[in-house]
Amino acid sequence: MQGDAEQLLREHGLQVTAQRLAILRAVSSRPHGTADELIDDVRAVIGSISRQAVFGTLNVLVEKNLLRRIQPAGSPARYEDRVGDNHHHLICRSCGLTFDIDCIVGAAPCLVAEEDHGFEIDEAEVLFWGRCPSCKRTGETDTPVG
Amino acid sequence: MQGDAEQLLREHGLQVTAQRLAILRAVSSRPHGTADELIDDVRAVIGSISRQAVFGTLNVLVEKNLLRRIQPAGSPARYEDRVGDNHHHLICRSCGLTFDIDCIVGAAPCLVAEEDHGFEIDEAEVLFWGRCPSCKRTGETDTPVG
DNA sequence: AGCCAACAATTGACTCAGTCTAATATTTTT
DNA sequence: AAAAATATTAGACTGAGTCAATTGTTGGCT
Ligand SMILES: [Mn+2]
Ligand SMILES: [Mn+2]
Ligand SMILES: [Zn+2]
Ligand SMILES: [Zn+2]
Repeated sequence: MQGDAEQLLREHGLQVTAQRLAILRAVSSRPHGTADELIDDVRAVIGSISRQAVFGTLNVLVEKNLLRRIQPAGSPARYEDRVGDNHHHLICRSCGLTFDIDCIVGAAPCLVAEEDHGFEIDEAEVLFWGRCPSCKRTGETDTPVG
Repeated sequence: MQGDAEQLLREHGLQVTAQRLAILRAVSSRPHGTADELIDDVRAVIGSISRQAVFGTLNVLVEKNLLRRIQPAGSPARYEDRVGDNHHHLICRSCGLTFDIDCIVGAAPCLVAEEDHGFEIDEAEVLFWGRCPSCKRTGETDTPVG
């Protein structure tokens, strides 16, 4: 999802703005970052941006499938530019540290439910929960950080 | 998790109150209900209860493992009294309708990540996402309801 | 039965993450 | 360069939940 971000935006019928470019770059250099983390990153680069511009842009980019949003329990939403595959996530219950886990199957839905209750299932989302090496060491308690 | 709720509370070192009993019964008769739904249910039965009492009780019951909390993206937390197994969930993207999906393996974590990054993984949470029969029919758009 | 300490419920303010709206500014088309 | 389309901003607002102080209830112990 790197390369010509400008191109990418245009291809999806979006206007090219400094804010959007900066947001794309921020997501790319901080995978699984929260909106607030990304706001800080973007401000460090382009000086200033409104909260709403960031939320709005993240929304439109997710909608256009240029970004993916994950919403793990106890955390604000996180964003990544690794889209179009069906990877999963490994999350530390204490500090929220998040890793990508490659899907063994590849395509979604990568697991089948025994009983589908008539649903049209399009995804099997898998979240591996645990404790990261550093939180294990320090005996950190369960207070996931945003 | 039915039977003598009073007993159950005592066994876990919790005082028995009308509120707690009513909340337990409400969760049991509305699996995967949200806090606000449960508040309504409880009020219909015992007349009145504070929001805080419900949130507080749900918290302590989850902590003591008498209830389980699930937090699907785009929905407030949901509660159920089916604990101690490792079942999964099937959720409608449009209306939030939620079903239990039995785990094929049984014990958690029921899936192994290819790379564990040194984590101590205790759970593999699986959420099957899709569209329920009724939302399929009416072509409902993706606006999960609380 | 009555007392008391521990525990629970209520109230109301507050937080966090995010949305809505109207006004302004920037991009893109013509 | 002007107009139309789209994006950004500021600020009020919402939903879901928490925090802290006060009041009320429960249950163990004389
Ligand atoms: Mn990822
Ligand atoms: Mn369930
Ligand atoms: Zn950690
Ligand atoms: Zn549905």
